[in-house]
Amino acid sequence: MDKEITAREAADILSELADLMEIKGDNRYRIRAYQNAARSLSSVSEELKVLVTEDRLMEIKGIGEGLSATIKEIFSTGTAGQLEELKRELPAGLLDMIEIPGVGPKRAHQLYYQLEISGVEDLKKALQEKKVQGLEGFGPKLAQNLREAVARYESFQERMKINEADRLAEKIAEHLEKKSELYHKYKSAGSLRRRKELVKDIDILMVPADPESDGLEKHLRELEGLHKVESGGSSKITLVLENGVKVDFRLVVGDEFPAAFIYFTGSKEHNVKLRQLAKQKGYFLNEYGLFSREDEERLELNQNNNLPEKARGGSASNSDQEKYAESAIYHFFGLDYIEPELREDRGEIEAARKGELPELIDFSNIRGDFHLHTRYSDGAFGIEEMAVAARELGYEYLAITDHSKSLRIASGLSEEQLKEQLEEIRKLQDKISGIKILSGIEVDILPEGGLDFSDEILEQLDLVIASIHSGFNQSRDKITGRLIEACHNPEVDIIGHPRGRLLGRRDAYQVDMSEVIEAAAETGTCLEINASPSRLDLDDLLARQAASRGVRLAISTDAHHTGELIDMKFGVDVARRAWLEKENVLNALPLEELLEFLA
DNA sequence: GCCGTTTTCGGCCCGACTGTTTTCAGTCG
Repeated sequence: MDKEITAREAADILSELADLMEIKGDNRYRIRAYQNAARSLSSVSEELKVLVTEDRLMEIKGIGEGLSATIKEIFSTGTAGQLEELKRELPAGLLDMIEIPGVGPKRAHQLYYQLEISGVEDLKKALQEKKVQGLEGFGPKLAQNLREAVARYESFQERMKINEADRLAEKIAEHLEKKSELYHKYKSAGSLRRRKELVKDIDILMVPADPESDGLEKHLRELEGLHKVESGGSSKITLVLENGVKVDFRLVVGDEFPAAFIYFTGSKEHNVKLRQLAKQKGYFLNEYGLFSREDEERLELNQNNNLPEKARGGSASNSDQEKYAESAIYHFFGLDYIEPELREDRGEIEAARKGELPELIDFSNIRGDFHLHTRYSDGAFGIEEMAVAARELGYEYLAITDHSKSLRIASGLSEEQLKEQLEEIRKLQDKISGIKILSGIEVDILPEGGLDFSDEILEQLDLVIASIHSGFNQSRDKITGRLIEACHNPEVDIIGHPRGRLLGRRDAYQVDMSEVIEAAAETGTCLEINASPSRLDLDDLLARQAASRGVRLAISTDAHHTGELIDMKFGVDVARRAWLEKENVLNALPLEELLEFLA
């Protein structure tokens, strides 16, 4: 189990290679081929090792002879000769530099070769010393914009967590509602609508009441927390907030809305695929509609006829009206309606063509929560309060899973305290109706392997989650081994937050998730999608990989407070992005079937 | 570099906006 390159890591290396090729000024279609290959590779569910040894890389779309060889090289050596060569030629700092809005590959190239600027720090200095202005194509305004962009980059490198983005979008919505006469409707789009775990900027699509009026822009200038209006045209307004977040407004007229909604929801890669399809059929697709290439006439799509079956089904996340609007366009291409969470060019277009899209799980399918804490360990409420709050969400069951004794920092339970808790649950169950309280534990996987409680203790409980809370710096082999061993313990039902990451604060520990997924599949152990917006662990890609190997996922909140039980919706977002159906999810089971499973 | 319900060679998505320019390149989504 030596450090082995996964498909995702190989994909990252190809992306880096593509970025450097772009700065170097390589052929743009060659660069695109590398980017396409990286994207396909990042979402394959098979192990890279298998694909390499069986020589099947070329079965992946976008990977031909050349890239197959490069990927094999990456697999066996950990890098590519081309990449090493480019790294010798171009300093690594240039990769950071193209992260700055306004600096792309061309300008990075120019800055490096003409002023020897090889990173963000150099750029900042050169801007201060006004050296940049002299370059061809660099005027005083661009220099000023770059100065501001560098300052923002330094203060705000992180993306927002999805709950933060939701809050911000709500704040903007409140501001808009104050002057509802300015627009007919608006919808948030972009990665927020696709429910990505981290969001860079807020995208809002709007049909203004009067496209000629500057009333909207004026109103937006009064938004609380606004830093400045970065750009404003007749169809786009971009705001920058004090916290560095950009808010893009896209303005369209009513009948442009469906095409604009697809365009502005993205992803970019998904849009590119759709436009390729349009082109093949003799049309072109842009944000204003679908047009014939011959006469450039806009195609009027009847939005209510001949919808594919799945588009008629209800969904909590999209109103039928919007769905119909977008559906007409998808249907024109012979595709079923594609939910926003799937629009990442990870095979959804091919599946939609074959009518093989998943029937995505929905919050209404969730019947309980398995992972929550009470005052027995580090939670803020008692068992009864958590149970009542869970019942209010319409759940059939919840499991009480406090920490085990080794986790002193979270006042983990001793064997005696666990027994007391069991007793309280029994008594409470007689008193409270309408929800089943399962007894459980989040038992620590100890640094040297093994669990914090004996099997004799664990077998008295309804449900056991095993999690790692210590030894994060151990080797990849060691941590992978601890998790695999936990899977093989018959008392363990679920592996909690399998990668141990805290978004923006702590990286995942080193672990070979492919091996853990295989162990989970073999032993019938579930893997958690931890719904806390700070974790969202497993992520969409790994959850999808796990489900494709037959592993059931448990979506749980890890709530320490009654108010956190609703975080479940963020976990469902991940599950939807992972293509999960309710059959893939443990807590979509009715109580009876769940108890059978646990037994 | 990849790919083919037109193609094994000649294509490879589309548009807005800014700042720099006198017609467009660069960047972004």
